[in-house]
Amino acid sequence: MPISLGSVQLRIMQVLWNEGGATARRITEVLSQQAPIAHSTVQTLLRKLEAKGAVTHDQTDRTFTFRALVAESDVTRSAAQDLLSRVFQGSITGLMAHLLDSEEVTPEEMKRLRALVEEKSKENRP
Amino acid sequence: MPISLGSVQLRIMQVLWNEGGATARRITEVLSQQAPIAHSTVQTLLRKLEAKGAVTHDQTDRTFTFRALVAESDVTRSAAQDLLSRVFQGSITGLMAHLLDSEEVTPEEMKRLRALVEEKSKENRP
DNA sequence: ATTTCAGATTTACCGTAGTAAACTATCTCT
DNA sequence: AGAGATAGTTTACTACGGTAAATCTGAAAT
Repeated sequence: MPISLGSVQLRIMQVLWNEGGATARRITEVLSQQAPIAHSTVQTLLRKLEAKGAVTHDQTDRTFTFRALVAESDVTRSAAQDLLSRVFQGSITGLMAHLLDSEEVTPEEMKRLRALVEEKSKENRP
Repeated sequence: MPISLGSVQLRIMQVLWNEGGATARRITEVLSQQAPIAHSTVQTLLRKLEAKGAVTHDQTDRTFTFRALVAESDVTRSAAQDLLSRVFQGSITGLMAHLLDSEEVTPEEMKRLRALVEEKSKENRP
């Protein structure tokens, strides 16, 4: 069962992935930098994340420190696969075409991307 | 406001995009090929889609024929952008790396993809 | 004409995400 | 000891997606 996260849940997870572990308070602070969010909202979502096995917590004194139980790569991979299959019927090229058309892609990014594709290209047929 | 669709709603839209227009009955038939779905479910979702301006319908006799009001490219583009920004912080390379790692990519697909990237690469810096 | 069929509409759930106030317990500072 | 801050818990509500039965309504068939 592919763990699926809402958008705020994802942002909470991203804080945990970045920082290794964090208190609810810390997460509230980080998320509030983008848009204000009530501390109790963060706590509620942490509870829900814990209920579905995405995070756990250790306790010191009265404070919980949460950490991720699922790997970032698992979540991002399944999100990407989901989009690919649902929206683009599995066509990576189709997905890429859309992105390259609609996003501003810096020359740097373009270079990295080309290198990546070349790399993988060789890999499959050495 | 970027029109956002649920997964079944998207599949309904895909039928409309493919066929230009379709009755609820027709949509039920197509969707049921993958997994059974009640006709009334399809009708409910068509209603919700119409409520948010994604589709409209013409009537002949007692039967509605629905057609899409939003373009496939708009929906797919915004879905791709959404994933890119939310999950991959805008890094197309990051997204691609995940896909190329986790998906089985046929040599054909790889070739098309390479061609696409080369093309775009030149385009930006002729 | 009465039944049956096939549309569409109404009504009703459930689950999940997000939102957050209200409440309880504890700790700390004066 | 009392006041205030802080942590976590309970409770509550909204919105949306999905699910589908029940119902209404007009057309077709016998």
